[in-house]
Amino acid sequence: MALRHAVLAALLDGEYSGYQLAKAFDVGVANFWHAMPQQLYAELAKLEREGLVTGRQVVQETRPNKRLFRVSEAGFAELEQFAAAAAKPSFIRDDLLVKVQAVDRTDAGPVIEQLEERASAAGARIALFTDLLRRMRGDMDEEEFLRGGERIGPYLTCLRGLAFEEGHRDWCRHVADVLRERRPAGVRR
Amino acid sequence: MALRHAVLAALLDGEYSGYQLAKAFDVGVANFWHAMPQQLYAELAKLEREGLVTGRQVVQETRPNKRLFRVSEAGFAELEQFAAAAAKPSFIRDDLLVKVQAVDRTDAGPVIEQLEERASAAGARIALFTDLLRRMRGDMDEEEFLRGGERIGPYLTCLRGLAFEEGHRDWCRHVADVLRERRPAGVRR
DNA sequence: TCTGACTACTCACATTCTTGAGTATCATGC
DNA sequence: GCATGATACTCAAGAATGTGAGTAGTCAGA
Repeated sequence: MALRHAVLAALLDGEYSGYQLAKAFDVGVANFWHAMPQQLYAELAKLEREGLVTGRQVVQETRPNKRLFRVSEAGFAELEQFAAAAAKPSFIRDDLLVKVQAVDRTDAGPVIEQLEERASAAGARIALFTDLLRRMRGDMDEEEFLRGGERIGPYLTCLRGLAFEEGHRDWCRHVADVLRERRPAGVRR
Repeated sequence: MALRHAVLAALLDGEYSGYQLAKAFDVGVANFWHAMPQQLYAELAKLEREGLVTGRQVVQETRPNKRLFRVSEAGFAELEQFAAAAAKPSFIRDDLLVKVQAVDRTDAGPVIEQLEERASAAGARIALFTDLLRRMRGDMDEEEFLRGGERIGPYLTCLRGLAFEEGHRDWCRHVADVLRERRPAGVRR
């Protein structure tokens, strides 16, 4: 029962179709949850059956029809309850960290490559988030926006996403450097 | 097939029983993977059936007997292959972030409390990791250890864990401050 | 005119993770 | 002398997640 609240939280900013939601889950929402489209469609159907969201059909001419969803009163109540309940602790779960843990006993070459890929992927997300944050706060500066802005939830989670990606990028670079320096000069691949 | 590699990586440092492994997964190993004891016992059994680890019975007098496991040759080969394969991207998944995303539409009180709990839990882990790192590098300084140390994998993942917890703690504190300042002076709980 | 990408969604299966309960012995402290 | 907690592990059921394939129309560019 965790994806359901992520979906409700994502739907707070307006109506979305399953498809649009899937897009959102690829960018901003990925800061706090990640899911594949199929999961989202299934969850939306479930939420609708339980009355936590309401959907309406939108007929389109040049494109397939779509269904837009919004959070219902019951949905808001559910979110309220969720926010008040104790949160489970969060954990990192990352293949790449497992590889680094074992790197003393495996070939470091491919791991170094993956660290570099990760670092540059993190860099791309950093640029994206920086931009997103700028757009969210408009012409205010950050302090002013956080004091008086209307919708600061997404801004705050995006800040965490940004910091996470920065930490991740820096760590990846550092580890790649360390591993490269430890390899005997002749060893490549 | 992800827990299996985390278990193999955790077993690199010596022989462990399922019970000991569960302990390890509560502290250091939690930097890169998290699992409950039952999962570990199940995974160890599976790894043994497939020949990736070998177990041996240790008879104890004052305590229940235990089975200690070590990584087999086939296990090392499996890890090698895993390290060379492409890593999946990693994602944050955190209840508390979902709550913050929705905080404009819910009562901020309980969320602030949870943020503070998290911040102090993160503080405890920071102390633990700082200490762990110190013990791992012994009397060397960090740079020296990373250049010449024998087993730097766990050190590097612990560095990531430390940075993650620091980022998490700072973010929790900052968000709690922001939310507290936005609440009308009279509103408590 | 064909190719590939985008919109929009569905079905089915497999794996993984979580939850809750249970067994049994020993050591520690009140 | 009794409760608590540590060691050491098992079983079962269900919820959550991930994987892979498929449908079907539109649009832009080579």
